[in-house]
Amino acid sequence: MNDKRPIRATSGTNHEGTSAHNRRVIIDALRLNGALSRADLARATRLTKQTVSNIMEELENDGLVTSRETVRRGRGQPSTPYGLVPEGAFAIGLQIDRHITRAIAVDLVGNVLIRKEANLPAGGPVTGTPVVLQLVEDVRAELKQRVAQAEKRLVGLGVAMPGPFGIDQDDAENPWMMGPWQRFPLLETLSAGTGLNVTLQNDAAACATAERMVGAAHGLDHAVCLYVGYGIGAGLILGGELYRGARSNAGEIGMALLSAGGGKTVEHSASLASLYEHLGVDPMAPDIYALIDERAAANDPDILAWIEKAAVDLRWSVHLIETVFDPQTVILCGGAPAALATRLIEAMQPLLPSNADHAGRVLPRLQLGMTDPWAVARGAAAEPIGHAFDPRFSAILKS
Amino acid sequence: MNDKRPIRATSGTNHEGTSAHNRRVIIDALRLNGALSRADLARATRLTKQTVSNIMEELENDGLVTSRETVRRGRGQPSTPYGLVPEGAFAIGLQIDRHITRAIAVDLVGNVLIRKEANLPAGGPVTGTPVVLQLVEDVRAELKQRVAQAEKRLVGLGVAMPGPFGIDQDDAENPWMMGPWQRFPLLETLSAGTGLNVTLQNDAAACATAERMVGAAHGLDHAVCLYVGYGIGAGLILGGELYRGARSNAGEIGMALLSAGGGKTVEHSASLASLYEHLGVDPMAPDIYALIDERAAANDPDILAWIEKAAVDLRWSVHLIETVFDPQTVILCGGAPAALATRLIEAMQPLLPSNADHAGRVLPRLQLGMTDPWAVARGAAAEPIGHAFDPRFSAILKS
DNA sequence: CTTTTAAGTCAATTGTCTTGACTAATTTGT
DNA sequence: ACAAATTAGTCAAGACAATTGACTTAAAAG
Repeated sequence: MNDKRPIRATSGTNHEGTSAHNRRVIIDALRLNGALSRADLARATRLTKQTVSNIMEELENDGLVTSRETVRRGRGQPSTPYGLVPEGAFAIGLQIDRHITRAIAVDLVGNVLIRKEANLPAGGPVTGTPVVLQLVEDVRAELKQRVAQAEKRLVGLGVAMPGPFGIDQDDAENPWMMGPWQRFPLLETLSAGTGLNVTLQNDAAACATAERMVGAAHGLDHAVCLYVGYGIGAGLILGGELYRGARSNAGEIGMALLSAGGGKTVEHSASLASLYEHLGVDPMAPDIYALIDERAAANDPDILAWIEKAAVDLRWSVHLIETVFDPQTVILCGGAPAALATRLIEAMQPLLPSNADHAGRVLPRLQLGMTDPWAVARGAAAEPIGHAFDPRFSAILKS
Repeated sequence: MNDKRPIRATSGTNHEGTSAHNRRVIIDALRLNGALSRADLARATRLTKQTVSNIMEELENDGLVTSRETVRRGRGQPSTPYGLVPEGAFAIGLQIDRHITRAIAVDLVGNVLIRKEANLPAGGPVTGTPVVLQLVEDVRAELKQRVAQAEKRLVGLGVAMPGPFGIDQDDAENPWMMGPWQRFPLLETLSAGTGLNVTLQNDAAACATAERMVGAAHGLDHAVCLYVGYGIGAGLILGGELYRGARSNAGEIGMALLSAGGGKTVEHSASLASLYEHLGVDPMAPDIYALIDERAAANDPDILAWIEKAAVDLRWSVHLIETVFDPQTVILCGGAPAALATRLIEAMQPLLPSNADHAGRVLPRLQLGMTDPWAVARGAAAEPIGHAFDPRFSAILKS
């Protein structure tokens, strides 16, 4: 009789949901198209001139947009374009990797204002958390000093680290596995330690977030970022939003077995970890990025040999991504040095045939995205900005 | 000066968008939980009692819900549950396959009312379209005859056929490829021929739509249907909605090469096409479904041999799906006879290790979904219903 | 210099959800 | 038996945000 099964339902919405959505739509349009007049915005968003005017006034009061020079476009009253104010919002991005952590501050339009990094001591989160918290505080302090209003316009802290999350692993001994961090209540700890909204994603997802906000995926609804870093992963932009999966582990393509037998994965042959091993260099060397970049640029034969083998598996990865996700484009990105990434893309040509091969393509099947050690941190920082300002279904719902 | 670049933006919303969303949320809650009282609905959707009352009155007037027996649940006034009226809406589903076409009529809650099928003549859409149109008209006529109000409550025609779509293929000679149909302007032709809203999806997506509406994926936000039919595919429920990809070809896992070399795909070993070839039976035999079902149920050694080989590749497919999509569960479904599907699932145990293997799972990693020749048609029919009544981002947008 | 066209504002209106007070029906406790 | 507590549901007024149509402003075209 006492029927206490929980009732499952989507949340309803109300006027505030409507209004919030329309604000986001306008901010998104300005980010995507640059400065636009109220009339342009009204046409693009299908809202009335009056509604747009009201929202623009609000946004201007909130310091998120400003007017620009009026422009004359033929007959009729000249229009006044409005553009986003970079200082309208800030976010901090944090990357936690095996032996290093990086923090970054970005503004509303994705400009990077501050970069700081620190070495992570061995010992996992117990010894690492204080270092990480201090790094975030350093960035925050400098931001506060440089922009008076920054503190109250700080929308959150985005964290990125290698996945997968929530899987029971038997890796306590291997310093290159992140298991202790992945099992640690990082969100809660950082949230308590900073008082900020904290979100967590894996490094491939972070790269995809960055590419969507300011990179090759800007304005695309369907794009996959093939992330080549210490591991391999895919960041998924599906239907205009980052897709996380049920437990934030979607896109872990580097862990996919190449076939039913064997037990090999793409990570075995195409990750930077495999490159370091192939070259016999120490992954912890502080100048490793520059070193690899130089040797790749100089067409070092050892590197070329690795590239040949890696390209085979990466070519298959692109084929798989295209077959399974049907994206508009695939973007190669991550912590690989630019020279290496460029050569990888060259070596991957010609790509394997796939459904992506059709008449009427406008975007290349594979293109180069951000390849720098800070790409993941940038993406981590982009997440809170996108969360606060991008149009999304969940943003219209109540509570 | 004449700056005519198109402006890209998401559409805004208004009061009607709000109202439409809330209606959908309520209908969805009733489908998901069965009959609920106004007070229950208000709690579940976070709307106020009054708002729910207003919407319920509207829905009752529209003939979409009716009140049920009042129930006493402890202290307080007894509540009056409201449930969906099956006759509140109807849709027709159409499956087009190599040599057969099936049409089906369903109601708002997914009951199948009418089933009809016809053989498709060789010659592709030129000779096939009249047959298909006639079949749809037959179903429509019978529906009209059985339910007086059906015609004006018919929300659309959903079509499913094998993908991929829009790819240039060189297959004119092979009667088992659907190229001519896939290149034909089917949507436009059927829309003109019936006057209905027509949508198109591939057969795996259709199965996923059916599983989500009335099957194993009911109420799940992240589920992948591994479709085993004449071909192999995956229907993707991602973030609560069917995911189609940029060109409706997402999930074509059967076309994924098993590795960079070789050129083999899962379809080569695990599709019903491969089974028919293995057994040396004619795929066009009218009783093939019953035949395979019987032989599988009797543990025919030829069938068991095929199952052993197919299970290897399907096991890998499940591993890949779990690694790449991170779903709550994987559902095996499609046109495979029940006895065969059951044995396949058994033969696939134990599954390959993957990220889906973690403490605290509630759903099985792999489960059996709909396996009957009508599953695709059911899914095709479910699409227009879902389009008309499910809460979705695009439903709140203007125009 | 009048007409046409487009940007943008003003004031009144409309549609939808919210609020707070109310009624109705049932169980619990004395 | 009866008052108190609790829950379902309604009523009527109010609040909020988008809409409408008339108006003002400013430029180009004829």
